[in-house]
Amino acid sequence: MYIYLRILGMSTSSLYRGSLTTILLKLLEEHGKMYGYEITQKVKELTQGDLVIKEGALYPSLHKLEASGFLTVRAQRVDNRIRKYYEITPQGKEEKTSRLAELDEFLANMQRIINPKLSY
Amino acid sequence: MYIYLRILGMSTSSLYRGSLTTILLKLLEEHGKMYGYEITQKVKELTQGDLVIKEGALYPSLHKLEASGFLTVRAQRVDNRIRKYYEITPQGKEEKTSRLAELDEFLANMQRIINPKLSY
DNA sequence: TTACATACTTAAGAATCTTATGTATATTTA
DNA sequence: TAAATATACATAAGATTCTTAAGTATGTAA
Repeated sequence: MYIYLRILGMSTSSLYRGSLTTILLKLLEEHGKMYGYEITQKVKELTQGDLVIKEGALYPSLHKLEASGFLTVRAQRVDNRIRKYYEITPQGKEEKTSRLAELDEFLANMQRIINPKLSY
Repeated sequence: MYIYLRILGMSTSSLYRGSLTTILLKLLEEHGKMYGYEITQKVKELTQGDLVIKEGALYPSLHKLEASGFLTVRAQRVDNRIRKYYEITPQGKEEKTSRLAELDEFLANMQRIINPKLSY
């Protein structure tokens, strides 16, 4: 019998809703090809364990991005296990750019609401 | 027959998902009592029309915050129309503080992912 | 008098996530 | 060596949070 203690955070926040696609496109543009599990570990590392991407969100997202033409996939056997390496397409890079612009807009708007003193 | 042209933005982004509660609590703490319609106009003004809070999202959210004890409500007739003024409670202020902390964490984490050069 | 603005409500459906379950192999630990 | 954990992917069921849409009602401007 195991009891897990959640000391802090662990993406309890619903603010991450809608940001996964942006994160995936940006990571894949930054790091070249990556596979799903690798992405979860990279995000955990970058956020010091604060943001944990669940498989139930990750894999359907990757499939959708691929179906949209934003990613290509290539299966590869490593250590007798299958990895699916994803790579961003030119279309995906365009999408990434517009997603990042949306993120900037979102941040600016939140600042305007939360911190109206500094009129961004 | 009318055709509406959406020139730019209008919160097409799914990034706002999950941020409404934070926005409501912050605005009500900042401006004292406000009513629903007033909130939509205030947000539109602060974001220069970029973020439009829909009634279908706003009113259920206000009801939920009230049911949670974060807001109190008082109906008032003005110009022969009903307005429901909402006010933040001490509990609501606590919730606001923790929501803003979550927002800060979210922003920091997004920076770590999007802009890993600057290790925040 | 028709449209638009103000003001609130709520149901149906969509999008995006969590939880849970399943499959399979490799490695570490008790 | 058996059990637990880590690696690696998939997907269905349910939850949350939103959009769309329809409804009610009054006031004002075109």
